Amino acid sequence: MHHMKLTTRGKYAVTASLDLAMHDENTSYVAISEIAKRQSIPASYLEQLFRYLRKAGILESLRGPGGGYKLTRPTSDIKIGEIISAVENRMDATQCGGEGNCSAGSKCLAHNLWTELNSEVDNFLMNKSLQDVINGSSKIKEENLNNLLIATG
Amino acid sequence: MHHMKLTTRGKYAVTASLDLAMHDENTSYVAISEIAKRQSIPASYLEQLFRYLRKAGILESLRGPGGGYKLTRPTSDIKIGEIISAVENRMDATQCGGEGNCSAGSKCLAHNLWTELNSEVDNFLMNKSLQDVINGSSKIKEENLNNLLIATG
DNA sequence: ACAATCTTGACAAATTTAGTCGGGATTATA
DNA sequence: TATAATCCCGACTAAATTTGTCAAGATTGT
Repeated sequence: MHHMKLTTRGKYAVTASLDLAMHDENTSYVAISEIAKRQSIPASYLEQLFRYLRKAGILESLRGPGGGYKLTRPTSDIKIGEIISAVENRMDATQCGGEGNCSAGSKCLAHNLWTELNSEVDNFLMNKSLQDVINGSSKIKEENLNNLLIATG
Repeated sequence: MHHMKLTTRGKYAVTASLDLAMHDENTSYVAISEIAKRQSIPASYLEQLFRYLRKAGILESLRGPGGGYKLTRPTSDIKIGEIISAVENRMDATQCGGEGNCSAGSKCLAHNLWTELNSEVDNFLMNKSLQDVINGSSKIKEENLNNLLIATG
């Protein structure tokens, strides 16, 4: 559904969401201008990105003085993958979008490889929440992965 | 060292290398024009890409009639990651190139996340050889990964 | 000699990304 | 009600990157 391209769009979106998550008093809204300043992100660009996050149901907003944005769900419920796919156009390692018509109508030699890579990245990003990142993220998982990959590679 | 961006450059390079690997009679050179035709890749573009693969020590060439390219090493020795990093400029999920100065001189909130993602992708691509892909690639590894990620995520 | 092939560097078109801008809508507060 | 703070939206531009093309040269087998 989404994979394999990460530009400043996705990176800004995740960083800004983490900022929100950390300043979460769960009731208050945070203004774009504050986040932009704290995270060194151009405010007008971030504004654009937050539109997508709102449409995707990740953020909600309030206008007027004291307004701003907050997360719609608990920080452990919001996955990094959601955020990225909300703002990155098409993150897919295959050229065919998984259709399998990547080489003159049929599958290119590497088709299955890209599909595998897709689910690799997808699993990673969809199993990691904002809270996980704030907590310093799962060291156990990382170690296990390394061992597994080295052992079987 | 390299991560997180995959364009047609990398995809063409891998597909073409797989083509070479499959037509490998280990002695004969294969002309770019043949590969380009078989894999539906613009020949002049592929020419350009093969320069990088040659510089990286993945391919060797012979000019003149009967000339072309062949792999320098056994297909099980050449990793997909090598090929991609030879032709993709900078494949890195961090913006700072790992320097840790991604947000006004210090680490952005997501820095460690991108570093982790980097090594995820890196492990995947560096542990998979041309031969692995030709063989249909490691199903056991994939299953294990999924289980692991679901269990700990 | 000749044709097939790689080699090189420069160039150009298309696409994508990054970022700006102005005007509008909504809301709290005085 | 006026005002200022804030989100909201669409269009636009500039920069960067990617995707190619091309022409002229260098090697090599026949």
